[in-house]
Amino acid sequence: MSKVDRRILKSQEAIKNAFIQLMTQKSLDDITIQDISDTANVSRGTIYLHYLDKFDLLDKLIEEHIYELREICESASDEDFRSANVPWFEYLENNYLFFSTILASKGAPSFRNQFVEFLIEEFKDEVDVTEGKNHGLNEDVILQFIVTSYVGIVEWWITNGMPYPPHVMAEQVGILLERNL
Amino acid sequence: MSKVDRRILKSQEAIKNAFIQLMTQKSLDDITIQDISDTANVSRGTIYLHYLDKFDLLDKLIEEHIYELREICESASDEDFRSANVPWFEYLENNYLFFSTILASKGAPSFRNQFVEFLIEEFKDEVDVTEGKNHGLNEDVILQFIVTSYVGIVEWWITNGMPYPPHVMAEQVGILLERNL
DNA sequence: AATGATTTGTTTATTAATGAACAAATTGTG
DNA sequence: CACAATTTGTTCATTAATAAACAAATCATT
Repeated sequence: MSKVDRRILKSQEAIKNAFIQLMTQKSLDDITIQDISDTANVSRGTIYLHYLDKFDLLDKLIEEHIYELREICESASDEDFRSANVPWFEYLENNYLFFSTILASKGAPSFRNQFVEFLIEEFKDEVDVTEGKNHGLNEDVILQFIVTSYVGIVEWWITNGMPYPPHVMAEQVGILLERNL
Repeated sequence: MSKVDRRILKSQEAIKNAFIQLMTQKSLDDITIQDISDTANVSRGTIYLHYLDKFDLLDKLIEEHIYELREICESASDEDFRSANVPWFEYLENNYLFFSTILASKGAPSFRNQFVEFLIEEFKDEVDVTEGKNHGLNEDVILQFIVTSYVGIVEWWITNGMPYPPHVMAEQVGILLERNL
């Protein structure tokens, strides 16, 4: 793992922060590369050095968060759902600005898709149709059921301003997961 | 006026902010260049690209604030002392972190000297010993009297946590100045 | 549809920042 | 004092960021 030049990290950090900030102010369509370079205090060309266009930037932004969530999942894979969910919702809470903005923006479908895809991967190994409560049921159906409800709950929680604290959400969702897996 | 590369401004900004932040945490003697480069997130060599050493950095930092104060003076030179003083104390208030830190640090004497020198320049033309209330008095004595008291008041105001708002200080000091000039 | 302005994406030469290495100076501890 | 560790200040080759210019595409407005 060769270490990265700090200039790269600083530029990308500035660009991403500027982009999120702009997303809270105007629609994705109205954000220009010039806007981003202005608020990031970075040369316009620098943005093209790291991203193809603003959609690529948005994708990479989403990808990074998905990556972080995956990391969290892996480091808590041996706990029960209720406690494993806590760092999950805490991460969402810590990055509330990003998630609420992305869900309210035109980037929402893109985010939703990546989110669903990620969750399917994560839950795939948890489904057991050979024995237990789900014996005889269809694997894909259960998977889709779980993932869709999970995404729905997260979307609801975020767009409604996080009406309950993370640990309550973790508890509630944990119970629902255990009931169905 | 050739415009400056934004990289220069960004680096210097990061370095100066890191330095001020470190000054609030430890003594000037205990601050290393490595400390500064770490908290500024800048290569150690970059600091030497802009400053000779930490004392030079401190000097330049002071110099810049003196320069700003001089600008304020010039843009308000035709008003009476009471109103001309307002932006003065407001500037001190806005940069409270810097001024309080510098006055509490080992850099205080250096700051005080530059401050005195600057004030002498500013008040030099205001003293009139040919007529009026100061007729017959010694110019240097009056100048020293005014400047010393001004510095003393500012030091007191800053180190005591700005017990009165800027406009009150401006009013009070304005009256005292008009009484003596 | 015409046209004028903005935005895009790319290229260019130049410059600042980087990390590493290094010897010298300074510091702190036994 | 001695000696180890840290800090300093400098050098170097490499790399990322920069501003400017440009044609092409997109956008508004008439």
